[in-house]
Amino acid sequence: MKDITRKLIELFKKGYCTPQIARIAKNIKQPSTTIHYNIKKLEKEGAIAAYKAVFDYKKIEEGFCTYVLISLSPDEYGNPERIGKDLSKHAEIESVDICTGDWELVLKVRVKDQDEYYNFVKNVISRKGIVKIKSLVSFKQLKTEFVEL
Amino acid sequence: MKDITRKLIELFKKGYCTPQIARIAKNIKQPSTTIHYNIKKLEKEGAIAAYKAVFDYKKIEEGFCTYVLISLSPDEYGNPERIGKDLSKHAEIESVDICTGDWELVLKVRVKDQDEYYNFVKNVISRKGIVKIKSLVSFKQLKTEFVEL
DNA sequence: TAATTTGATTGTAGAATGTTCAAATAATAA
DNA sequence: TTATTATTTGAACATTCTACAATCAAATTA
Repeated sequence: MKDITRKLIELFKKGYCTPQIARIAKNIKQPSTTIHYNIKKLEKEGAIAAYKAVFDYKKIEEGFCTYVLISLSPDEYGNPERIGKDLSKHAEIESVDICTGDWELVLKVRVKDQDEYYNFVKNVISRKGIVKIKSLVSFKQLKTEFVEL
Repeated sequence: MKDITRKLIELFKKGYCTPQIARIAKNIKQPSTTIHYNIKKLEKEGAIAAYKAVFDYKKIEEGFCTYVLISLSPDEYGNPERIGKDLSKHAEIESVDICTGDWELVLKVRVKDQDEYYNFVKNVISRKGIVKIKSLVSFKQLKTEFVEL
């Protein structure tokens, strides 16, 4: 048996989907060619970054979700992008924001469970330049990526 | 001129997309019927909540992004779901999480600018049951919804 | 105002893609 | 082992997408 499921999830996380032009056309009662034209325009303008899937993360072994607030050391303070871009490469991280206030970086992280999260903090987050971390652990997700669960 | 763009954005925020089976089939070198079968299985299991678009939010008038940390009053403390579910209905809110620790609710909010955010806080967030709010304003987004920008 | 240019909408038709079905194969349980 | 269930696959069919050209609308210029 081939484990296609895992590959599908990886692909769907970032893309490999496409608009349903015919269904949109029915919904807003316009010819599909008109819909097509307007979608291509949005894409050309760069307004659309990707078409992707949203998961019920509990069902794909990523049920443990946290917000990680990060405070940078004075020498990294002026350049949060370096660390931020590096963190962005990690598959466990859903989002990376450079913020104002007490916390320079805000991450949203998804892993399987507490054990995996411990390893994630140890291996990925703990590094030179990061002086303070606060984790807000999500008990329950009511809405994600604009999709109500 | 019909403002189809706005309607498209609303539809794409929550769905109206679909997997690209043929492209996936090429990518992982399997027959498209096998891909089709495995996707339907994931959908039946409820592992996939939606197929949707990710935007460059600056280009669709939603460039002002914040994380809102909310602390509930003692009488609402035991029932964060009520307020959480109610907040989930608002289109400006990307995600709602019920969390541990100092803050019972964590929101991710997207609006056009600071003025709109002020109105949002005034009209949506400020309500009975919410006693403390902290906003972390995103200067720059490096990654959203698993998509690097 | 009229002429011109540019952008948006739409129908047609062919290409590409998704989906159903049945058969074959593999995994699991009895 | 045999029976049962789950997965893979190809062929045929159905649906959808998309390139193209024509039309229409809006904005610009003369």
